[in-house]
Amino acid sequence: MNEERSVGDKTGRGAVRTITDLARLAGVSPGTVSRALAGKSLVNTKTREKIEAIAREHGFRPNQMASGLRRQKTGVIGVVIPLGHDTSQQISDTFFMTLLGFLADELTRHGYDLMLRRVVPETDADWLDRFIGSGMIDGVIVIGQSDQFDRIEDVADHYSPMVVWGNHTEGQRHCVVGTDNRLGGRLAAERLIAAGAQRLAFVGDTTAIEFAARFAGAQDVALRMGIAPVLALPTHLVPDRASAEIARHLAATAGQIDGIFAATDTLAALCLTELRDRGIAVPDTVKLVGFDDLPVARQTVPPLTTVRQDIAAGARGLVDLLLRRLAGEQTESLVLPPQLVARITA
Amino acid sequence: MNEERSVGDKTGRGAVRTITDLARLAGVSPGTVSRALAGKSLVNTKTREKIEAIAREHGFRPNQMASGLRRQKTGVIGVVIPLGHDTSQQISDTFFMTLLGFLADELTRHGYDLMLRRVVPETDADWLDRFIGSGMIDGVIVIGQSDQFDRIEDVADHYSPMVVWGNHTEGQRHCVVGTDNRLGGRLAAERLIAAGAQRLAFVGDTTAIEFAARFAGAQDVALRMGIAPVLALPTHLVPDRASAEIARHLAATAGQIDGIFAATDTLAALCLTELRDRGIAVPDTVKLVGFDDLPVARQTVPPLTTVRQDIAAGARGLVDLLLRRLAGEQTESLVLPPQLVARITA
DNA sequence: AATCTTGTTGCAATCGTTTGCAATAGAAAA
DNA sequence: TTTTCTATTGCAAACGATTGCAACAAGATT
Repeated sequence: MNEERSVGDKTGRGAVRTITDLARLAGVSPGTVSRALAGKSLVNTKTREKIEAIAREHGFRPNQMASGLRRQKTGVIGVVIPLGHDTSQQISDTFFMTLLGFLADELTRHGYDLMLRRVVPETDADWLDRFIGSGMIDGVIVIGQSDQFDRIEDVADHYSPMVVWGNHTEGQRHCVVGTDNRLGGRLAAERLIAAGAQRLAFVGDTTAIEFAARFAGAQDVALRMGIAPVLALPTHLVPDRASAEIARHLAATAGQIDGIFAATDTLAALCLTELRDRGIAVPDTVKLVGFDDLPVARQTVPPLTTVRQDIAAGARGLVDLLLRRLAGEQTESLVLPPQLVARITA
Repeated sequence: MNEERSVGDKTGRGAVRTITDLARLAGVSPGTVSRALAGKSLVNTKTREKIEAIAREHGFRPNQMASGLRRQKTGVIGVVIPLGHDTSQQISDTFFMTLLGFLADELTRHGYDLMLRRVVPETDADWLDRFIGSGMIDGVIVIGQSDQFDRIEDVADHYSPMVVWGNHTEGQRHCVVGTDNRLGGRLAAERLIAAGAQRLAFVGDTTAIEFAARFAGAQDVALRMGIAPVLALPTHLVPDRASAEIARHLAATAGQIDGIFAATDTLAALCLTELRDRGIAVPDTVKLVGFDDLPVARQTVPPLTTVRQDIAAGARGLVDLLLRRLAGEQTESLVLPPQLVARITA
């Protein structure tokens, strides 16, 4: 056969790479070694201890690929971030990245590994099925529906162990965890109005479903309070483009708005900068509310009033639901309540 | 055998899950299907097309675990973030997270998947060997040496496909990619002094090797310029603790320092807040320089003068070197030049 | 017509671990 | 002493894809 073993010989000395090597050393059969290391009770205590000792001594660890193949489960959860709208750009979105960090910890805590994939659905229509069909993952967490709602719905019909971070829509078929964006939007608008604003604008991209819900929430309030409808100011998430777009929006609406609801704290921070550059006082002349309560919200000048999403709770919810689905349960979606964090900008 | 197949039947209809199923449908042997799908040239074009058509029709994808086991390579690169110092806390460090995002894109571009693991070396001495020995990954990228320099060195001796983000030390044996931290420290100190500061302080945790190098660079300059040595103000990275610690430092050193070099932009932003709270004018009374050039650096008031690390270049370097090591090459470390970004705080 | 290519395909072993079933030994019960 | 357990262990067949080698057919060469 003569295949090269090259590159990175994992074991320096003795070469105890397989369970069979170890079995030979211990004078037992591979099956017994497997059972001993798995901690099954049907191995004699003394035998087990001997095997464990040898394993420890040689730093042996069973091959996860082989184990995964045989057991038909890998111990790996896929986490996929679809880069839908705002394609081509590296969206190192702080919110998603923080969520990812918590997810990693939470999955580790439950003994799972995390396989990360960023995909561009536009150039790769097959992104979700390919990940699922790879055989490498036991389940998948999708971070952000982006503009892929329909595709996710399709997959949910025939693949159960999937949980999605995003917006909950009445009657949807996939299991989702997320903040009540519409309520969040209401909280933001109510705060702006309570602070004295009457002519509101929304800064963000309403083709993203989460943002659309936030916008809708704000619109609810405007309608209920009988003030002018909230003005939508389409803005990309990528900082470079966003700055310019916000500047343009502010120029175009000069004097016509006195309250801004930004879809994200990142956008809110940019708004703050642009407002300052134009000499517009915040919160005196224009009130401003963000969303997420990222660390940056506390560091702006003045500090940002914002709608808080509990990221840690979100990560826990995602993992918890996924594990229950892996156990065969059918689970409902989980909608988390947002919370207004009152600081200075509104 | 009677094992349950339960949970998430990946295929709705026809059940073409294995290469053998597909072979039966196509009327050929499994081997031929394998060759056809692998794009090897030794399959008749017509046969290949037929097989590809059936595969497409049934949404078949070969099982990566089986393939990985047989070929002894997985197509997965492990990325591990050791949480060494500042343990117990979720360090969702923006810099590392951004680097991670770029890494994901860069690895994807080369056809690799990314398996993410955060580990706490203190409670898990075996973290690196276990990851490597799992058989799930072809190579590993370690993000940050933390306080694990020695362990990484040990592993490097017998495991080649590993590249580390971090600080380069003379004569080290593991392949590292990173910014020239010492030079960065020099740039920062020079800038502070050029702006008129004479009594410098360093805010950060010098037990982390990267930060120690930044501090040392600043110290170099202080020595060379004949001013007082740079005062080390030990500060954790976690925002909650950091704020309090910085406040304490500022109180303790009131009037004794006129230039602060913060180990990170995040810390610098916190310094800015604390300085403002104490009514200390920046840059008039105290100059301030950060490190990293994260997005936040442009959004503080006043905007932060900082030392830029080219994160995208870092990610490219890490992946490039790792791939060359996977190909059997021995590679040198890569040290990237930092760049001073002059804004307002110094 | 016989031999030699060349191009395709099938066969079967292999990657390393798990696990149902059968075999064995020793202990307990008769 | 014989029989019946019970607790351990070994055997060998999976898991699904890859690949060296051999077999084969059809065309090319002699």
